[in-house]
Amino acid sequence: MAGDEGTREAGARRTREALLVAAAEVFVERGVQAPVRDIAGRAGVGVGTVYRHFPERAELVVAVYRHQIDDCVALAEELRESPDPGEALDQWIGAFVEFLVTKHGLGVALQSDDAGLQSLHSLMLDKLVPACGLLVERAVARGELDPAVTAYALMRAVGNLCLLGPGYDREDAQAMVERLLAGCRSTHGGQ
Amino acid sequence: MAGDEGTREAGARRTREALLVAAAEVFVERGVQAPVRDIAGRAGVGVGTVYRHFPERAELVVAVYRHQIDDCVALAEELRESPDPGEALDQWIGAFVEFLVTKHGLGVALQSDDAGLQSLHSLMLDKLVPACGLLVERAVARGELDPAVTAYALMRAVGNLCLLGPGYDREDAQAMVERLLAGCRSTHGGQ
DNA sequence: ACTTTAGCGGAACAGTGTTCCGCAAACAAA
DNA sequence: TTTGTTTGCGGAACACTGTTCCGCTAAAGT
Repeated sequence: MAGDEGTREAGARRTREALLVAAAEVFVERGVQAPVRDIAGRAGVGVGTVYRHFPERAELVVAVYRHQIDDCVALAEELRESPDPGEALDQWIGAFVEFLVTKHGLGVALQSDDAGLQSLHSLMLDKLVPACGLLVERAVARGELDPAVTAYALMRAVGNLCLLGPGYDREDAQAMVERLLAGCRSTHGGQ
Repeated sequence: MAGDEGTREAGARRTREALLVAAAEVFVERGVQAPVRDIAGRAGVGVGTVYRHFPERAELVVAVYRHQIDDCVALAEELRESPDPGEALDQWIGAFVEFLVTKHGLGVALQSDDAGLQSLHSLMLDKLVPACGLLVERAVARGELDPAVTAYALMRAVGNLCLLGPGYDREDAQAMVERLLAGCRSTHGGQ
């Protein structure tokens, strides 16, 4: 049961939690590419312990962002009953952007072609894309979105637009995403 | 003069050229993050020689892309007399996208916050932004572009949209850039 | 002819991710 | 309890990066 405070297994679970907390902190402070040793140090454990719980560095990254991704999915499910699909999509993308821009590590991680971060990629494919896809479909059905837009490409593009840098900050990213969305609405004009 | 075939200086210039050629090849084959040793090997020199000519790895990257950036600037200057500024901007952005997508290393390099690649960044600031800025200004003057759009943010956004990955290829990037541009045109509609 | 110096190659150093191995403590068996 | 087994742990060790350093050769200078 849940009261196994002193057992070996409980201890392991505690260090795992400590690692997740430490990693999340270090990621926001120094980015996703922060050294494993720093994370281990912050959690007060040795590097070996990190690899015991997360065989690859990338798995730790994925674990850190997983529940945050789940939050995005949850929001999409809330919005999926909305009477105004276009507005719902806007809202959701807005939240997604907020998320990407705040935990600025995720944007980099999503873009990275690191083979290990593939799992994060497929996590997005498995969860985020279907969730977003529903909103997209409904918007398309109402004629509020160009049918050629796929949920995947859209999310990918939004993710890329949220990669910040010197002279290109949060507001710029938000503005550009808005413009992109405007361009994704059904083309009134020709061709 | 130019006929110093056997001099020491001429030899140095030759190895420098060989390095640039080798680096360009390696960059398209394996990306900008390819190991220095591979480049040295391809050029048939030792690593020390690479660092003699390019004190930091990043300087080599900059040198490789510099003249390709110059090509983009030249195109912008050609187009700046065009009677249709909106069309001209479209054409130029199209060429820029083609460029980014082909030498796919540059996109990564431009996005990277690597301190050393700052010089590439400022190269873009110094040359590309003014060149593009002219086209943007003219398009704005004709009312074909939202005045709130700055050349820098636009190029930055386009650069980000051109970061490819599995399931997000050249065509996706091109389509998304077109949509972004559509969203940058003067907002007919409300707010 | 002798000295100086530019250009070069590659060993050596430093910082990453990752693996390996010995150890101590919790558990299982006797 | 005593003995053996397993789990979780720490940190040294390894492989692969960028980068520096140093000795060597041959051209340039005297």
